[in-house]
Amino acid sequence: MIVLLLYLQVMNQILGNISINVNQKIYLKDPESSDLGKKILSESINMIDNIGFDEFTFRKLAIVISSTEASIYRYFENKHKLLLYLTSWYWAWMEYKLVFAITNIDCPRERLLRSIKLVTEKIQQDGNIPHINEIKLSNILISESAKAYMTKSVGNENKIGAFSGYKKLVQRISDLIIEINPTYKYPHMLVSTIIEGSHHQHFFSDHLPRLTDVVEGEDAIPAFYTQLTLQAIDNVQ
Amino acid sequence: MIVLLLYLQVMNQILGNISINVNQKIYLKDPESSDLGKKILSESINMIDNIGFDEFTFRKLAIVISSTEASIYRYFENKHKLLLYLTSWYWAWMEYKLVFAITNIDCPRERLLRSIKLVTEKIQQDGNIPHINEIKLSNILISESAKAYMTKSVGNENKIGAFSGYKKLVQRISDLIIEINPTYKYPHMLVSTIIEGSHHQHFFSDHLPRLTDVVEGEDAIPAFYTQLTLQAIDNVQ
DNA sequence: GCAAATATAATAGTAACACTATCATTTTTG
DNA sequence: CAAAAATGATAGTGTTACTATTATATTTGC
Repeated sequence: MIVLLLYLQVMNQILGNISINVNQKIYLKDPESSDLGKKILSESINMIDNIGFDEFTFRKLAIVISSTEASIYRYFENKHKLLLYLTSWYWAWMEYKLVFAITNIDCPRERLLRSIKLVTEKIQQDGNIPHINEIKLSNILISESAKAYMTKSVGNENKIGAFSGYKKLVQRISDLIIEINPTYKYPHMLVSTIIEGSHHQHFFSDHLPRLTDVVEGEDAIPAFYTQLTLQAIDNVQ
Repeated sequence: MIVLLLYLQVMNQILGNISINVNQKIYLKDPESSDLGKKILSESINMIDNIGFDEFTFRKLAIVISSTEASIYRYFENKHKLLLYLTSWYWAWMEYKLVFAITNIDCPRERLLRSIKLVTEKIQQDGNIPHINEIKLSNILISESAKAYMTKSVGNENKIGAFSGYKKLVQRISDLIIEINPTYKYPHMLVSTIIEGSHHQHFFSDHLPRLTDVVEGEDAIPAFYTQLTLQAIDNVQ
């Protein structure tokens, strides 16, 4: 427990000096560059977490940050682009956490295990980036991220690099798998199945429990995906 | 090949005499009960497949079926309920296909393999229900089904039974798993991971191929999930 | 075959949403 | 302190998501 707290403190201190970079083509004006921009980020995270992305509007957001719709539109073309920003931020942040979690770990299997744990377990601890609540942001990823990429505009948004953070993370973990088993045929499928799947399972455990096997007090979701992964890569047929 | 065609003919003949039942609480008036209702179903499937659910509106639908918004509202409260109807219909149809596919197959493992194949492979063949194009409907399930249940109203809709078809299908396949390995801890998680995962992989292979490992001409998606399942249930630790 | 019941069409209207435009005011910067 | 940039205030347009009303078909029971 003390080790965990120390680790989080170290993380937070380092995070205090770094910043997560999001593809410039997603926004009109960098929200990290001003107080208003940061308020847009922090309050949109609160609001989307509270009322859901469908009910969220720039008008409602303008009221709670005591600003105007027109001002918000100077940062983001529309609410969909704002969601893309939040998801990109999240994946860049996860990649950072991943690199941090496996640095100096020599054993490839241990590196993979730590990676799976990181992407499948629920975010419980907020970092120290004042305008981003990572717990709420991770809830948004669980409930709303499909709305970010399951659109007819996915091709155009992919072209401007809106999903590169997600793809980089998948690639990193796929590389770990290939390091352990160079003959494994489906590393990307396995990793994207784990990431998307664990989001679904978190959602199901809260709202459609018949679709899951989550037991109170157990870490069933990371345990299930860890087991699945090890069985997949250890048994080459 | 001839066996496949015969099978499909038999299927279609039987489907000609049955009808898929959708929970009555999802609609205001049964769309199967009138010509207008059937037109609403068939054209909404075409339109959602074409322009996506976000761009789809009752006004646009009214124009192409030469009717009015008000008339459509007599069948469905709103477009979200229509999407729930289509997804419920799909899961009921899949359950029917599942029962048909494993009837008279004695070997439990073979029953499971056929089930996995059914839920993970792409629908290629349209049935003979004139107002439902199953290929287009399955595309809608792939691209839009998350919008049906990842909402703030999921709890209420779950109460009225809007997802019971999906849950029944998951339960059926979970039962097959438990029949083969009664000690397996995560049957529901495994099945919902397979179903949601294969939808994602079909979408990714078309739009975000870096997240998958689909190879032209190979049935990578069913192969991957079949392998994953067998490894999961055969290796009890 | 006709009256009654029901379904659909036609039309209109409201509140909210998704923006865009313009201009005034405040804040920042050189 | 002047110029530039950011923000606020206000207004306006077209669309969406409905609801209401009344007229016209169509179906059904007798």
